[in-house]
Amino acid sequence: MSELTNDVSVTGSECTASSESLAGLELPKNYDPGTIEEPLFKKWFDSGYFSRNVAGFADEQKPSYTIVIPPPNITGVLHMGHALNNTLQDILTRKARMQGRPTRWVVGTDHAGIATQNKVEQKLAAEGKTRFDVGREAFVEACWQWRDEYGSTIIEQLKSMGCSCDFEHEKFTMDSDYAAAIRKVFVDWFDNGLVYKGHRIINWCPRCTTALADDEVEHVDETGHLWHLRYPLVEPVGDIEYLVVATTRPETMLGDTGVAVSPDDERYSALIDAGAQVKLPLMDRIIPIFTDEYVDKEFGSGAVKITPAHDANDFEVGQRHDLEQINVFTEEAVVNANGGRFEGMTREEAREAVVAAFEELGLLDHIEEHDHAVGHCYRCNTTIEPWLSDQWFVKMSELAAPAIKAVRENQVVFHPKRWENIYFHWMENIRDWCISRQLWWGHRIPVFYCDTCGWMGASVEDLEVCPKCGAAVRQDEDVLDTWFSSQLWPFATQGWPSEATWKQELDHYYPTQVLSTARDIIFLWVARMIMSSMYFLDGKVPFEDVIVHPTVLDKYGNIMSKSRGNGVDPLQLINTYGADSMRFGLALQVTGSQDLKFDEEKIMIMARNFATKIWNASRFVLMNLKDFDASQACDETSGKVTPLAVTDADRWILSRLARLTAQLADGQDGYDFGVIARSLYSFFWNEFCDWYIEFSKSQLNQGGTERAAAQRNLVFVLDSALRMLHPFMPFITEEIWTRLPHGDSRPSLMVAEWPNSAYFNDFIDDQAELAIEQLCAVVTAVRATKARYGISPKQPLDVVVKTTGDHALNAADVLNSQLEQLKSMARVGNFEASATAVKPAHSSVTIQAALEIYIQLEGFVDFDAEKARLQKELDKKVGELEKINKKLGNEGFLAKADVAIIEKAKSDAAELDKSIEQLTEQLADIG
RNA sequence: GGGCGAUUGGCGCAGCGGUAGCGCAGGUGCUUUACACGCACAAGGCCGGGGGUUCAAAUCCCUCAUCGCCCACCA
Repeated sequence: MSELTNDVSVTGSECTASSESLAGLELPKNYDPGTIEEPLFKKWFDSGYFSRNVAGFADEQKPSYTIVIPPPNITGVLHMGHALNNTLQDILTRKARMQGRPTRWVVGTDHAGIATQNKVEQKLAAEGKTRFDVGREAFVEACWQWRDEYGSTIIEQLKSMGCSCDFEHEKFTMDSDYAAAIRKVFVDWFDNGLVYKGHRIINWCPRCTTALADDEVEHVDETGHLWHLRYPLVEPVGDIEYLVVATTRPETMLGDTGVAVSPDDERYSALIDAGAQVKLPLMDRIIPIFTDEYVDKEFGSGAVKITPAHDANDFEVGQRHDLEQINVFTEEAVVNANGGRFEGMTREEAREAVVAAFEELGLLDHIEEHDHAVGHCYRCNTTIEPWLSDQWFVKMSELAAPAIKAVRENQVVFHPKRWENIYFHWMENIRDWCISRQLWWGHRIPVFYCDTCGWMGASVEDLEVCPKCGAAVRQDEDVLDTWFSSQLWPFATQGWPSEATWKQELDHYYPTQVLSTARDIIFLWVARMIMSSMYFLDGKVPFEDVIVHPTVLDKYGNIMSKSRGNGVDPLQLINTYGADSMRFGLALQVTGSQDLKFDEEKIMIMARNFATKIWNASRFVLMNLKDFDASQACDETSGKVTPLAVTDADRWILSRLARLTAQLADGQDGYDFGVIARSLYSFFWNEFCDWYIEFSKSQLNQGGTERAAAQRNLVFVLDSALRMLHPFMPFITEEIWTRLPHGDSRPSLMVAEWPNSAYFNDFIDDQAELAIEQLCAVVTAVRATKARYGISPKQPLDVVVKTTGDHALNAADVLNSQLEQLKSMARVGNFEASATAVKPAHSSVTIQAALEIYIQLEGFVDFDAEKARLQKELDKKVGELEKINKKLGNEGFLAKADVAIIEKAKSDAAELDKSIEQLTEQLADIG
């Protein structure tokens, strides 16, 4: 049974749309998104359509469909990336919902540790205070207040886009149940040795005064300098009194505890053999010279100063050679007491001062320019300081292995597929993840210390006293990386780890179907979700598909950013063009390979014009239904209006519609949003509006069955098109659909059924498609001829068509039966089509596949011009024929090409032959 | 230093093995049973350069060029 007739509607099976509801037929002249969108959203929300059971319309027998939103930061405001990403998710969600699947788009926000803390600190700073002035407890309280005040901004903005998220069950990464999930994860990993504490060099942001993970550092190429500094030897070796080290960061020399050279660098072998030592200038520290494989003798001077406390490589070298680690900076990157007379200077001041001091001592060898990548904080852009400190880490290699396998085995599939390589590369070279942050806003690390007996442990519950000795314990001061909590998003939002809820939820609704995201968080977020999900949920992946959507760039191809000031505000677009247009315009640009250059002028105008087109086509349909009685035009059981094919035009549009539904059927359309949007656009505009609506005008005029059929088909095709357009343009389609007498008892298009391609399959009609193609060819030929000779479009012209194809007789019959259409669409006067027609005198000729169209032009035309045109046409055809004949003369082609291709070439050649013959004849005739 | 992507009419993009499509802009003509945010009709392209594979290449391979992204511990 087709979907159209197996209505599970709640209101029974009577025909519900009748002439009574015609009051709703009048549409205002212009589409005004501003007045329509908000009330419709409220209606959807109040009706409960956003919940998983979709107010009772979901079919529990069908597979569920779940998407989790990438939780926006509570500090976030909607930008173009969100607009695009959430458009895509909503398209998928709405389609699944219309297909009757229990559908849930999980929504919520991320507490965004650093970002939020920065905002609140800025607010305090405006009052002249720091977080230390107010203290930890009050500061965290202020963060909560900030969240209550501003945290839902972006959620409200999603609503104005029309996103059909499950807003009633909004989650937050600091909710108490979410916190429980985090504790469980941490404690489990701690107890299993996957979480450990390490004294290491980490990326330190001296402005945020916290550690950052490797992927939170953004490297920017900068032109800096390479300072070549002379380090005097304690005792000269031969006539060598000093060696030169090259550094980009001279200020760190204050913490140098060694100098390394390459083991096979002969320049320094004498020094190594002699066991020479350096007397570190300014600090007067005696430090060793040694060899290490790490050193590249080609670079700089071939000698590297080693500062174990301020460079990740030097740290490792230092460990190999057992060097002292001297930290010379405070957490704000100011020189500390270990920096001698430089104490109290900032990094920048210290650099200048150290270089000046070397120069004064005659120890500055030379300076050269040097390009290198410098790390910056991804939140505040401050230059990162590699800094030695105690931090918590997650051991990644064990977690990564199954997650790599899952993608290799297509349990998770990336779209486009090539992103998997990026994923593999990162996962296979994964490094341990620094998860502690020296912040106050976030999930505090659940590790407790007993200073009395030295016990340390992680605990799901807060501890007051030491489980070992009973003394008071203190909790770790640090909080967890925000991404530590985000990695749990797909399951912690759905009840995990509370056995009572997650067992039933997740057994049914997990894994989720799709994750749609920007590419820049594939590592930070996507990979970690896969790893944690597989670890905690018995190897289950969190989602089956990952869509990596294009990056939205400005019209010149630059990344949109605050500093460039080239961002576009989606809310502004919604105000100007409507949410539907913004959504459609963005979806239209999604192609899978290219980033999205957003040119408002080009994209939005196209989409807005399309929305207007939909509106006006619908106005036309509704205007012509005054005498339409849906109850006489519907399926008896479902009450829905069904089509009625009387003319070729009717059969044609239904056939075209059927092809569209087949293209959009499950599994066919994939995630090619741009392709789908374009198909919908061209069907609606170029087929339904440009031709069928025009055909319908004459049918409507004729009355009787033809009129009735046109009405039914207009309603049916529009109804079907609205269903397929709805996921892209939810508001305008809903507004029109609720006024259209389609007979469907569902209260909203949002919960109406998706057109089932199996039902439409019967409408496919090759004959009708061919017939209309020929009819259109005649119409176009007449219009073109009039335009060419400046004849008014209103001037009727007599037309004779000779049909020349295999189905000549039938084609002639078909054309003759379309006289009304020809009169209405092309202002044809007398008309005759036959296989034996002869060319009337003084007429223009248009050769179309299997048709010779003669248009009587006596008294209208300068025949010299027509002659020239025919000659041009003839030359073109001759050229084409030459090409094809060359192909057909090629033995390789005949031997190896597909039969169908060869047949096509042959028939093309035959047609061209005939055309050339005709054209030559016509030319002779005119001459 | 590696990897990836892009290069198609003036502009923004589709197409990805069988003789180039869309939208915008520009041209000509239109108050035609909705729509000028419209209708009709034309015009506009050796598909970045060079090589190769193939009967056949915008489409596959190699190479170069330009632009853009990502990754990388060279001081």
